[in-house]
Amino acid sequence: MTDIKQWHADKGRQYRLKHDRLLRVAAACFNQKGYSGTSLKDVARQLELTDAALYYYVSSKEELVYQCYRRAADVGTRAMARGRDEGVDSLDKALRYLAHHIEALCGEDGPLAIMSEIPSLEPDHKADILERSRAHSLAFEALLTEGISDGSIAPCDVRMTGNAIMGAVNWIPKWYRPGGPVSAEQVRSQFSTFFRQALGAEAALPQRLSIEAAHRLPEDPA
Amino acid sequence: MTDIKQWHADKGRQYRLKHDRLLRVAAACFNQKGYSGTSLKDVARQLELTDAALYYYVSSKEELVYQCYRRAADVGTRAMARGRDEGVDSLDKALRYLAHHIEALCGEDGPLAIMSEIPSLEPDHKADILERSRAHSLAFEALLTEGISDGSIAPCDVRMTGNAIMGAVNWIPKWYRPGGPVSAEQVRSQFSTFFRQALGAEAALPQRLSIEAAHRLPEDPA
DNA sequence: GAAAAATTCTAATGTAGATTAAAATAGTCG
DNA sequence: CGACTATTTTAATCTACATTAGAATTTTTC
Repeated sequence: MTDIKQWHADKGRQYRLKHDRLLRVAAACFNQKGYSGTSLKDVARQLELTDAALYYYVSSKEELVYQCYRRAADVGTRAMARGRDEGVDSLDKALRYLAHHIEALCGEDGPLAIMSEIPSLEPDHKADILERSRAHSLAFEALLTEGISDGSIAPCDVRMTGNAIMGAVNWIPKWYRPGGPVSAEQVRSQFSTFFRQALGAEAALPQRLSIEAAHRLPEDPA
Repeated sequence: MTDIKQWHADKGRQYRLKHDRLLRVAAACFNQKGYSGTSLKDVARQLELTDAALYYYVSSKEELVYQCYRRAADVGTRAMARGRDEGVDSLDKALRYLAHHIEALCGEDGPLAIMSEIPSLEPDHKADILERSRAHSLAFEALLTEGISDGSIAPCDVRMTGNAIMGAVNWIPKWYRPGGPVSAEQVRSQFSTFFRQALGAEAALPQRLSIEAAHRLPEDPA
């Protein structure tokens, strides 16, 4: 009995691992070669498979894209949850969320697909992704609103400010290359100070006093 | 002689106007329906033409994309030039540049295509676009460096700060819709205050004192 | 009004690349 | 080993566009 379960679990594990790898490789391809520029054969080659083999994991190229996007959305949501959990005030929560999200974009979890082809998703998939995106944006705007209330964030148009910041983050995969001239660590720390200055009600000036502080991560112990 | 020149000019004018319209319509399609989601027939339909007719203006879909991107790059460059001309200190130049760029993205000139498919451009075209993008980024970073020197901009990592800001701007077409809930004017003014707070060495706090000021444009007379 | 140029259309053609069917291989377990 | 499942391959097929050729139409000019 336990054996059988074990067997199923292992089976599933193998499958899930390969499936996950597929999504990562596909995301990398889409980001690097563009959507129209990547054929299933390209993705398959990197997995040392045949294009046809991909259909064991995915029913169509459209679904592959959808799952890549969904994975990206999930990672963002997770980063948001962690930020909320760990932060003390709202500004801190927001900054931690952003740091986590950037870490995910640039780090091991990555690459996450840039959502350039949402419009050509199937209606159901498109609706799902759009809903997740919207929820995510709203969550971030809520954080900003809270921050304005508790005084940690300077008053601003939360909608536009949210758009600006999410844009800055979502654009990262456009220029960031793992192993490139700038490290993930640099991105995270510099973006953190940028966002702190952009959002902070008071912290901006004190923060600028210390170069050290600028290189310290939000979640690092003091 | 003047007649002949006039004739040629008019000829060229008509052609150029339609060609320009083609680029605008195509950019709108690419942004709204995604690259793979827009066929030449789609573009043609909005121009009340047949798909085949587009080949009178463009030699291929690839070239259409290239020209859309090139046009977007040119608009950015022009905005940069205007910003440099009009601004008093470097921060002012940067903010004016950004305002002009946003105006172009959201206003009459727009829509400008989001460059999601650079990788699938022909080598020559790709190189050209990448070079323009790089030059543009460098110009903006130079502005930041100058601003740090003259004291109008708070010290920062110009590379990362540039990436963040350009990302925020480049992402605008993702969510902005002409005639939608938020006006171009709102985008411009709110982004301006956001960027001022993010970049400004001293101006951030004074700026926040007045709601009025937040809604005033950089180039508006005091 | 007719010649010439510019612009658009109709009707094929071509092809890359997604998708499928069925067979082959590899892995698991009693 | 031998049945059974999971995974991958080979070899077609299928189709949505992009693209082209040539004719038709509109516009310009004298």
